Amino acid sequence: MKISKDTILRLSQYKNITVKLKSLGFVKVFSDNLADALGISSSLVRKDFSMFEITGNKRGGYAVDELIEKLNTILGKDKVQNVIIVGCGRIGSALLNYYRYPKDGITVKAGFDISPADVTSLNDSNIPIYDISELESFIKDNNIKIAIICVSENSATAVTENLIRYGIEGILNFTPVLLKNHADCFISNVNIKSEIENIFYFVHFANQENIEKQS
Amino acid sequence: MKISKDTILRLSQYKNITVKLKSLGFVKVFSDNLADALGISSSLVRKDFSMFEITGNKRGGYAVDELIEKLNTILGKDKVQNVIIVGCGRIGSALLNYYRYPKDGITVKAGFDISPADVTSLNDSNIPIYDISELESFIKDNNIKIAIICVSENSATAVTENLIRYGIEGILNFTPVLLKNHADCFISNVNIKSEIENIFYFVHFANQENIEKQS
DNA sequence: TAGATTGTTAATCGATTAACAATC
DNA sequence: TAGATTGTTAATCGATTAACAATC
Repeated sequence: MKISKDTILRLSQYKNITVKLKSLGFVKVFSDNLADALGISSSLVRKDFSMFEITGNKRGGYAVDELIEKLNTILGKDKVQNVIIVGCGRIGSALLNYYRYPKDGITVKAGFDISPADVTSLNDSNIPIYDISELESFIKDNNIKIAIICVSENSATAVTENLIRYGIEGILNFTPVLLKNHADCFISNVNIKSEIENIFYFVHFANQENIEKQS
Repeated sequence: MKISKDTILRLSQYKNITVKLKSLGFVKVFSDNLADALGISSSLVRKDFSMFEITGNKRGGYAVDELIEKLNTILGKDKVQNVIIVGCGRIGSALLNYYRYPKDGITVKAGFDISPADVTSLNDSNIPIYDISELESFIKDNNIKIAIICVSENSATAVTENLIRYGIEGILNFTPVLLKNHADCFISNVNIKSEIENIFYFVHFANQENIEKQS
């Protein structure tokens, strides 16, 4: 069974929407409902579910409570997820502050920076920011597996190599450098500059043609 | 000619890499070089280029200077791109500060918030933050076409509808709400929570199986 | 010239959708 | 029961790659 990133991103959306429906008092949800919300076909919703052995009732759809629970388990939300943020400049600090209390099942244990003194003023949380030299011992002592990196373009590759060497198995990369997946580490790239350029393109050429695909 | 978001994101990466190669003194670049950097086939690089009529030399690859220029034109970097940031909480302010001076061809003209007084302390730039009530006149007076939204989940849909009504044609959405493309407005979603959940999934299940696809 | 690389076509691969039997 | 929705298979669609003639 091969699962793509797109599939997991959809599961996350199914969960978000189902949680919202629950708050609206829904007890069951149909594949058609979720399909409409995501702008995809109901076949895909059912196919996604069947890959994870999420089953429904032939006429009653999927039970909201059960669906949320199963999706949470798949997405690892049933356990506490400890992460660290490496690079606490503007973007890193924003994430640090956004997650200053555990939220959405995500706990930020620490931030790291080459110059903690310089970024401390951006830190509005109680989460400590340590010097990057403490990265290795912290990761090993606290058994950290996931890191979010927001360092400068220049240091992105070196920092990533170190993180992998120290045992990090998953990285969310906010630097402008495209990092490729590594045998021991799953990496996902969020390139804000490219996303903005993408908008520029489609706004400019919207008149003459197309428009396709969202993310 | 149908161009997908993925294609444009690749063009943006081609440009980043080529700029780096130029700084290293490269004068020409081969499709194989770019393919390696992105982890794709050289056929795809050449196909992407041919869709935009970017041509090379049968033995000399692509001229670096010319390639950068053409990619910049396609990505709209030849003109000044004015954007606004709607919602200046932690993420919005981080972007505001990150782009406090025009950078990468992106100029942030203003921020907007329901409560400018509350977020002013986060604003480290000279970019003004206005009350959200001034959104319509500002967009129209300044002919703004692109907005980055970082508002709360609750207001995301309403804010988006207003932006489209005021004439915004492209939105980069950092809220957790999945916004669907609109006939008059291209929308790209960056869902940080989903991205983190995606990492969780692949780290957990890395042992048992797969690992596939990056973004 | 021989060798290398482009530009493009055909083949492959994977993701999505349509369709429908099963069944609640 | 009749009607509606799931679960799954086959069909379709689109994106990527392989292959190779053209040619610098």
